[in-house]
Amino acid sequence: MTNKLNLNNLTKSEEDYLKALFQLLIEDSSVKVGNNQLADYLKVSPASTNNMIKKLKAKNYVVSEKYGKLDLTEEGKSIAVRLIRKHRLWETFLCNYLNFTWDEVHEVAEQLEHIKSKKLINELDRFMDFPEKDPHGEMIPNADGEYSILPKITLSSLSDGDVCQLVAVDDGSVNFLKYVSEIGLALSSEIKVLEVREFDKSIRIQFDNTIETVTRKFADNVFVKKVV
Amino acid sequence: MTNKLNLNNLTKSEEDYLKALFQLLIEDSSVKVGNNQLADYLKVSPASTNNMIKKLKAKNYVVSEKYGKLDLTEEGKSIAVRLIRKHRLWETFLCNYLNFTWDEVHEVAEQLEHIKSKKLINELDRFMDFPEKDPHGEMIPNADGEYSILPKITLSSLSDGDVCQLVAVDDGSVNFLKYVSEIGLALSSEIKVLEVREFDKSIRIQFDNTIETVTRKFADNVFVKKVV
DNA sequence: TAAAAAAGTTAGTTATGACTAACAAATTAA
DNA sequence: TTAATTTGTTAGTCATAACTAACTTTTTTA
Ligand SMILES: [Mn+2]
Ligand SMILES: [Mn+2]
Ligand SMILES: [Mn+2]
Ligand SMILES: [Mn+2]
Repeated sequence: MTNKLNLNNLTKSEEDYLKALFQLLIEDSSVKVGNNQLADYLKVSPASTNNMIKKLKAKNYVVSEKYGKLDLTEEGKSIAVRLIRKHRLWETFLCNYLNFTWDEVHEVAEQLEHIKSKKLINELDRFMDFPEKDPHGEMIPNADGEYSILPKITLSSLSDGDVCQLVAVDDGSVNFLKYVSEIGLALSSEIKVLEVREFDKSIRIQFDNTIETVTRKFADNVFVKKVV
Repeated sequence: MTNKLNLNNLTKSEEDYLKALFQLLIEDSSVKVGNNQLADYLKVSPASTNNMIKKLKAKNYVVSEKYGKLDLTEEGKSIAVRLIRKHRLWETFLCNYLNFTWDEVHEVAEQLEHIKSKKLINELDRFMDFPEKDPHGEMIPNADGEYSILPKITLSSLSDGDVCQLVAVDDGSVNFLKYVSEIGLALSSEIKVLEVREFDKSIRIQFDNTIETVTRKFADNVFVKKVV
């Protein structure tokens, strides 16, 4: 018999590394994730990630060969998903009950996701009547770690004439989120791509009788579902 | 002009030490608190507290002379009160909204009290409509750190024939709190002291047509207000 | 008031998780 | 296919916060 659940006893740092690796891996499961990439993502030195990866390998959360790419074990994935569940439930709570705006929740959720109490998070889930999505449109895993992958592509991947619906946004940048709200975009907005300009990849879009030009960088952080 | 608010930037440990010292000091403001007493309370070695006290003195949260007793500066008190506010508000939230029992809340609140977000705690306060007391009967400081001291003495300090009302309980021990509920006591229970037995200081009490004998240790953790 | 006990301090060690600098392996470009 | 670049690893340092063991000061007790 394998360990029931040795899923506790992880430090905040260990949890953060596992979550980061998980997020890098699902961004594009075909592309491998290396040590330096993880270091970049977490804004620490490659030496730090190297060291932590050693520890996580010893604990059987990560697998990799020397000089090879990184991967998570099932156990490692499970911990990452649980963190993401907590993060998104807290963001939802802050937005829907405590008057936080969608650009304010991420930072606080980064702290709250490390609170250790199964009951706390499951009761919070029940209190909110089991929400499916967080304020940025991302799916919330259930208590068993299950969640549907929402079909999303970036706005930047579309072409002239495409029509799409905004399904989610990257929640990492406060400035970006404020910007999205300010120009009038929100979850479910229907967006028509008028023109992708070759010169600088900027995109002219139309939504709700508004026409705006957004940069490639902006469009990289907007996730959509094609309609036409 | 003094520092606006350098009240952030404290580690979880520093916060815990300040809160512990504050709680030891108000238990009996006349009695001085020493290094070893603080170590006992926090369940760390005297060397650890000595070291941390040095740091807190350097940061002007604590004052003491070499080989002398410890005291908090106004700044130090302010941080401690803020922690207590957060602790009690979270306990209240867990009990009143998330189906926690009063013996389950303390451990989780010990984690939640260290979350850094002014907005979070003030919105939580508003969401619950500014509760005055926590699940154990303790007063909750307001956003300015103000709170009334509720007049409390321990049940163990009473004598034969005294009648009192249960106003609060120490929230540190899960077993104690379960025990209190099990025998049928709750906040506001009216208790009559039938007899304090000399031999072992056990106390025979009556409440709600129940007669029970409780130990001195039990009675030390029950706070009451005299009625007769 | 001198010895014993208690309280407080210091020194030295450990673990975690950062860092930089130097080095080795793998990949890419010339 | 060699050289340059990128990627990954190791060694050594630092800060935090714990520990034990030894020592000093203060307080208590005989
Ligand atoms: Mn987030
Ligand atoms: Mn989110
Ligand atoms: Mn408590
Ligand atoms: Mn309490």
